[in-house]
Amino acid sequence: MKITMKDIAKEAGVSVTTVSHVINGTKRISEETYTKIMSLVEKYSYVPNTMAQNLRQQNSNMAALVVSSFPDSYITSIVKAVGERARDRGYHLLFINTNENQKDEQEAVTLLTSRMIDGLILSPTTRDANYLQPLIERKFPIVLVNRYDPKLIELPWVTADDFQAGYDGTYHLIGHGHRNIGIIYNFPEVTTTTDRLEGYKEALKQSGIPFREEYLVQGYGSIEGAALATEKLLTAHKEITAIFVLSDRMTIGTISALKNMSKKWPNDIALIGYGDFEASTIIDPPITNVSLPPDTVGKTAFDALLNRIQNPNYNKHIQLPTSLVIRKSCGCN
Amino acid sequence: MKITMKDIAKEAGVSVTTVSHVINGTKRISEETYTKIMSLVEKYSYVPNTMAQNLRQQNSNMAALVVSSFPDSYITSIVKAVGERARDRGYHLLFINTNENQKDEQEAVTLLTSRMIDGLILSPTTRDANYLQPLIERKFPIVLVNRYDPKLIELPWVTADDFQAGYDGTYHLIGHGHRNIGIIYNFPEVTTTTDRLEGYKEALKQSGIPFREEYLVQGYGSIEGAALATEKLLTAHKEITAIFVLSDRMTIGTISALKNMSKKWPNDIALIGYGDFEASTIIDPPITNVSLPPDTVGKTAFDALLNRIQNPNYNKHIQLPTSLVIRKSCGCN
DNA sequence: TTGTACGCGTTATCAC
DNA sequence: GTGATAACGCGTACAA
Repeated sequence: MKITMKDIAKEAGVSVTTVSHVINGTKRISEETYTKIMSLVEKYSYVPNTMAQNLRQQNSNMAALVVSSFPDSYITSIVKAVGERARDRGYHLLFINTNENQKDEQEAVTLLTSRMIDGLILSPTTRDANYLQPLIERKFPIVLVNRYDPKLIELPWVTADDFQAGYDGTYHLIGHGHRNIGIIYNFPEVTTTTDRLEGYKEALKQSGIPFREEYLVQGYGSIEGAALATEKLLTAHKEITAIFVLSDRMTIGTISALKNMSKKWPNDIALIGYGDFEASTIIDPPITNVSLPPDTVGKTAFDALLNRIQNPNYNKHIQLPTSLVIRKSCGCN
Repeated sequence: MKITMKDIAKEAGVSVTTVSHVINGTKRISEETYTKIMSLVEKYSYVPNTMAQNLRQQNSNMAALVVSSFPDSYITSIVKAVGERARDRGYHLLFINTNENQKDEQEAVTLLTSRMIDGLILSPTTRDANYLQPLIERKFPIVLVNRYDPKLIELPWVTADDFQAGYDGTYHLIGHGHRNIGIIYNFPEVTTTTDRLEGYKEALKQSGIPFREEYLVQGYGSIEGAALATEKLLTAHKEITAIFVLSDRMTIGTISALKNMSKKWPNDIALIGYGDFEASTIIDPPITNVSLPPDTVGKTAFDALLNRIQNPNYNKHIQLPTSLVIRKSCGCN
């Protein structure tokens, strides 16, 4: 049985208006009716219908986060950070995972943006995000996180400085004397891949090392994919002495492949990962990572969304600086 | 600018009723008006207001998952599995994380259950879940997952057979000759702890080993907490030769502590974890786990919720059997 | 201090 | 085939 204000009002012998005022504290009400109503609210544990409230008030105090590359531990941390920030700011956060599936993503976004939420943080899937155009025109508040789409310049975004990340990791490996450096990436069309690859190329170029397309292998963001990719890479190119792996889960896959092939890191193959999965430190030798605290990403992203909600013209493109967390897998000690 | 059916209707020179029928295909409409309306829908990329629809139809085809121990990798996998199952069943799934914070959890549940969703899957926090009583009385569909609350017998739940899990892990260690077995648990009041401890005690008892309260240490579900707990445990009780760690993240902490103390596993300390974090296999030596595929948990939980939605009297208490994934940290090889 | 009346955007019923 | 009209549950200007 669904209790509504009408029911409360009837039983209390007052109008719905009065009930509404009591519940929202929006006007002075006599002590007597106040307690009468509150006791009924208690008795039936009445809770206002959120849908009706939102419909009436034209906002919901809810934001949403739609992410496609879940559950990567790095993304998971971002999800957590965004959630906490949202709570601190008085928002409820809904989270939807779309498994790199363009269709699911579109459905989720459509559902959420049909007046259900006040704003959206989106980590888009690999393919084109043109379906966002109508939302952009409608000025629906959206912020891209982690990945961005250069075609959607009208949207603010918060990402890592992936160019720098690619450059730093590569540069560090070159510093250890490596000249044949393999890359395991997840998907070719996302900026977390393309930008880091640009950085990789730049670092090579500055050191006079020729770029070789064959050193780039797709790991599909999964453990198995990366393991396969690593094996393929090392079998085909025995001259490779270092690998830069662009995500946490893939790093696990690469390590697993190295173990299978009885290769030691960093001596046989030097290793740098991207991200910061919790097991990094207890793997032996521990893994050096290019990293950006997911906390920072999440908080910044939510704040950007708030800005966009309050000001439809807010359109900053934020690239947060990454840093190298040096452990041992790169050859340092 | 928010476009509504009224706007479309006005510009098309028809009534809202007609627009509604066109959009929902709920009646025959003349070719002419049909195309006229559809082109306007296209032009303004009109999308119906979900809130209004839900308000009117009294259901939403949305379910929610509220979880408190995020981001544990095991929970993360459950989250993913529930999401996939929901999608397969034609539901949208909202996810909210509450960080073991009772107040946040209650707020989230209240928000969601105030007519926004059709059903809820909940992994409750440690403290009492009495605030659920009103929802239970109202027959709001709720299923508990991972953890349950023995006082809430009226709710269905889907968990691991935690007693068996505790028994199996302990029994296996005893089989390797260990008699002084430490336990790192996350929180004392949850069934994932209490039930496993019961299993632990039973295994000890059957082997004639006295139970010692001092061997139980709280790790707070975190890496740091478990590291501290492990150090404390091993310093205070040098006779301990094996540790059973009850969650993925804490296993990482325990390993980190062992490394700090220069203890080797399984030789100095045998190790069994609970869960199945992805790095288990690449840690050296790899970690033996008591485990239950999170996929199974997630899918079962969502199906249970569907049952509960369709039949308010559905009230199965499902305990899924766990299994021992033997690697090397326990002493096997 | 309390109540009346209307509207938020939709869908369902029933007429024409 | 199309259109009034009411209703979903709530908030609020306005009146009493």
